[in-house]
Amino acid sequence: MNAAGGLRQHRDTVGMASSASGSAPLIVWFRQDLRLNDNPALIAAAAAGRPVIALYILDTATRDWSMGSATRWWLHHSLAKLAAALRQQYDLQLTLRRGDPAALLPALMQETGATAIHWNRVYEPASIVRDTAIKAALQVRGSAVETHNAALLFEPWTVKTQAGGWFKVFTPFWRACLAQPAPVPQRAPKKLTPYAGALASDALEDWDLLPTKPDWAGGLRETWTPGEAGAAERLQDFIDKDLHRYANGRDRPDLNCTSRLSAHLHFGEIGPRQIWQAVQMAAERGDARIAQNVGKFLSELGWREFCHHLLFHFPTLPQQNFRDDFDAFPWNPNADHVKAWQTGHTGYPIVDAGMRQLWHSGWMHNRVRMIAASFLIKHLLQDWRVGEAWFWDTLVDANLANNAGGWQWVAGSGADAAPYFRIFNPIMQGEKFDPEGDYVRRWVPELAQLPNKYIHKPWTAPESVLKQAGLVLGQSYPLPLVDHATARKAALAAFAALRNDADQAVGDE
DNA sequence: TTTTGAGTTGTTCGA
DNA sequence: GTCGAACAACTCAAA
Repeated sequence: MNAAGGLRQHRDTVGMASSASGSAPLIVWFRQDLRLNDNPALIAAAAAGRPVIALYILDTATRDWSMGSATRWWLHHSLAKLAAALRQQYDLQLTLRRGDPAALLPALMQETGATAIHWNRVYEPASIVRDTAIKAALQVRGSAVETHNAALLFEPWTVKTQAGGWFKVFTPFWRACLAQPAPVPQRAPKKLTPYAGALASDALEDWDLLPTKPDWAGGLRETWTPGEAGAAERLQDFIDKDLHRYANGRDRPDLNCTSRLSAHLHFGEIGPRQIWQAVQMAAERGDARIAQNVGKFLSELGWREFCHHLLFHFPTLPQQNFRDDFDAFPWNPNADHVKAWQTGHTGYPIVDAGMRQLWHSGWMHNRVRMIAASFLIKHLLQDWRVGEAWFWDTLVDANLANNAGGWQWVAGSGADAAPYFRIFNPIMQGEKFDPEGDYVRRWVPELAQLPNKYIHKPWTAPESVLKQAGLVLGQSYPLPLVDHATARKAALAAFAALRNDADQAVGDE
C-alpha cells in the first residue's frame, strides 16, 4: 500500500463552514511532532469535541537552515507514516500544503470555517519569529491559537539559576532540571471527530523530498524505520538489549548500543517525556544493571535539553562563536582537506569509518562524531561551521540545537566547552573504543584484511603485512592527510595565538 | 560582595 | 605497562 498516494484529493471543495463556533472545526498544525501519543496539540484538539483538521505545511518561506537532504528523506517517510496512522486511528486525513504558513493558515481557516488552531512549539529562532507573527495575525482575525510543548522535558524559560539567569554549564543545569517534577507523557486521544469536508492536499511525492538521480538513500532505507511505530520499537529494543550496559557501551561504536533515537526525537516521532518514563519504569522493574545505567542515559537526554535551552536563549548559536574570543581563531581554509574529510579519505581509519557511516546511513556514532569533529577542527584547522554544514546536510537527525551545540563544544568555542588542550588522538581513540577494529572493517572495507595491530594506523605496517592485506597505501587507501604530532602542535599554537590576542585586547584597554 | 569549588567525553611525558 | 602530573586560565554557580 502506498500511504502517500491515498493523500491525493482531486477535488477542491469549499468547506462547510459552520456559523456556530461551538461546532466549528479546528486545526492541528503538525510540525516537528509527527506522532499521536504525547502530542498535546492533538490531545487538546480532540478534547474540544469539534471536527479536527490535521495539517502539515512544507514551509518554503523560511530560508534559515532549510532542511538538509537526509532530513528531507526522513520527513517524507515520517509524513507517510503519520498520514496512515491518522487515517487508521481516526479516519482523519493529513492535509499537505506547501508554501508560506503565514498565508496558508488564514486561507485554510477561511476555507473551512475553522476558528481555532493548535500546534506544538518549535524552539528554534526562525520558527519562533515565524510562529509569533502568525499567532498574532490569527488572533487579530479573531481565531483562537493555542500552542503546547511536545519537544522538551522543561520549558526553556523555567530552568534558571538562583540569580535568575540561564545556565551555561551543563552539570548545574541538569541538577536544576532533576529538581523539577518528573515530566509525564499523555496517551493519544482515544477518539476524535474528523473534519467531514473534502480538503485539497498536495501529494507527498510531488514534494520531491526523496532523492532520485542518483538515489543515494539505499543505506538510509536499510538502516532506519521512520515513524512513530518505528520509534517506539527502537526504544523498546534499546531498553531490552542495551540499556543495561549503556554507561560503558555507549562509547563503543563497534558494539552499537546507543539508543539511536536521535532522528525520531528530531521529528517528534517520540518525545523526551515518553523516553524518560519508559527508562524509569524499566529501572523500577528491578534489574539492577539497568538501574545503574539509567542516570547516564537520561543525562544524554539532558544534553539534548541543554542544547535546546541554549539555542532558545542564545539564538545566534548556529552561526556565531558562543565565546567571541574565538572570532580571532586562525582557521586555515583548505577545500581539499574538507573534501577528504567529507568523503572519508583522511588516512585515519576511525575518522574515515565515521564519515563513511554518515554518508551511507545518515548517522554517525556519538563517540566517532567527536573524533571526526575534533579532527576537522584541530588537526585540519577548518572552521567548525564547515563541519556543522556538512552534518546538517547528511545527518538524518540534523537538529539545529544539537548540531550547533555539539560543534561549538568540540571547537571549544561553546558553553561548557572542551579545554583547548583536549585534542583527540585518532589512533589512540580508535584503539581504545574500537579495540578489535570491527567498526573500521565494516566501514572501510579496503582495510579489512589488516591485523588488529595495524588497523588504526596502517602506515606503520611493514610492507609484507600491507601486501598480505592487499593494500597499497596512497592508492587503495590514503596516507595520513596530516601527521598527528605535527597537527597537534599546530593546533596548540593556534590556541596559544588566540590567548595572546585576548591578552593583547585587554592590554589595549 | 567576595569567595570557593567545579567544570561530559583527553593526551603526553616522565618516573 | 602503569601512574600521576601537567597542560591555562577562566567562567560559572552558589554559598
